[in-house]
Amino acid sequence: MNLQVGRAKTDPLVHHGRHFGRTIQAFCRVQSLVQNGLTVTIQIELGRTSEDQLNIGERREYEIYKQLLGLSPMLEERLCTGSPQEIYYISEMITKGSSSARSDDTKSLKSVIVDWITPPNGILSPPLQRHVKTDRGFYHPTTGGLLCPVNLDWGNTKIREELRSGVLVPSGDQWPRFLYQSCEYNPEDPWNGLLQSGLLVSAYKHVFTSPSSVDSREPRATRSCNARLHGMTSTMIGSLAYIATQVRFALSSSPVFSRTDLVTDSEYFYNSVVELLEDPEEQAEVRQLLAWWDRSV
DNA sequence: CTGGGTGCTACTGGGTACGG
DNA sequence: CCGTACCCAGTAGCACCCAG
Repeated sequence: MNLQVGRAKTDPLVHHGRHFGRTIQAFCRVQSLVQNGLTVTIQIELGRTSEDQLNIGERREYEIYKQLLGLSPMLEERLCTGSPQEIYYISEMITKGSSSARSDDTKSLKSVIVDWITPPNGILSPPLQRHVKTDRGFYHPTTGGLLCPVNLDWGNTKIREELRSGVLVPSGDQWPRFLYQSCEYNPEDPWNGLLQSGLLVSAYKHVFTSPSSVDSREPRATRSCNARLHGMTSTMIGSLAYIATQVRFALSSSPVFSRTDLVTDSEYFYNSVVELLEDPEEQAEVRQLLAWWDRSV
């Protein structure tokens, strides 16, 4: 008789899926990523193609696939020898992990972000409820200012009104002011302070080095943080884009996180950040940025 | 057009494992 | 043992479909 109480141990793939979504590719169709990855691998092994012959999109997808394989020691073998059902199951477990981590992060950032945007030793006016989002976004002077694209002037009443009423809907590639250190954007030097805001650092620490590591030098953590749990030693491009997307959503008034939602446009925003950080022409700046993050976290 | 059925996905509350 | 942070099961809520 099986006396085991409690639930069955969850598949470690779910655990890897959590890290995959947070640091490698947040909005991933794992099923097709894996299918295409396997196909390309076989084609390369047969000498029918090589990595250089893949187009930009295919090569990028293949890179992501290889990073996924790197997360779990036996994964590649399981995929190569597995039945279609097994492959389907594996993809499902990765997807499950990645979306459950995403929703956990969405949930906890939703309330703590209110603390972070409250002025030190001051109050937020009007106040915002920690678990209610309806009056965030462009309905609130603070969240509105943070979300307002850098090419628009939040101080302008007409602009403010148009953003609030939805006449003006910023797209995912118009960058909100909160991405910049101290919210200062310099059109002459667009890299200056980009992706270096305190808000981002707080959110990054919250997710990767534990919630209590955000405000105190002496973390009260009683468990290993996510970064340590997954052997993460340096800042990854995907993780920056992920955190920026989470913060952007937490500031918005949208109640439901959806990849396709036209107002929030999270997936497009995420991809725009990744695209910038992977742009070969920007690599010098990006290297500096990642080094800055490694020092700050 | 509309009411109910269906499938899907994200949110929530709570459980539990882990490190001290 | 305790407090914290990861993780999950269950369900609310949405979009879509289709018969009436």
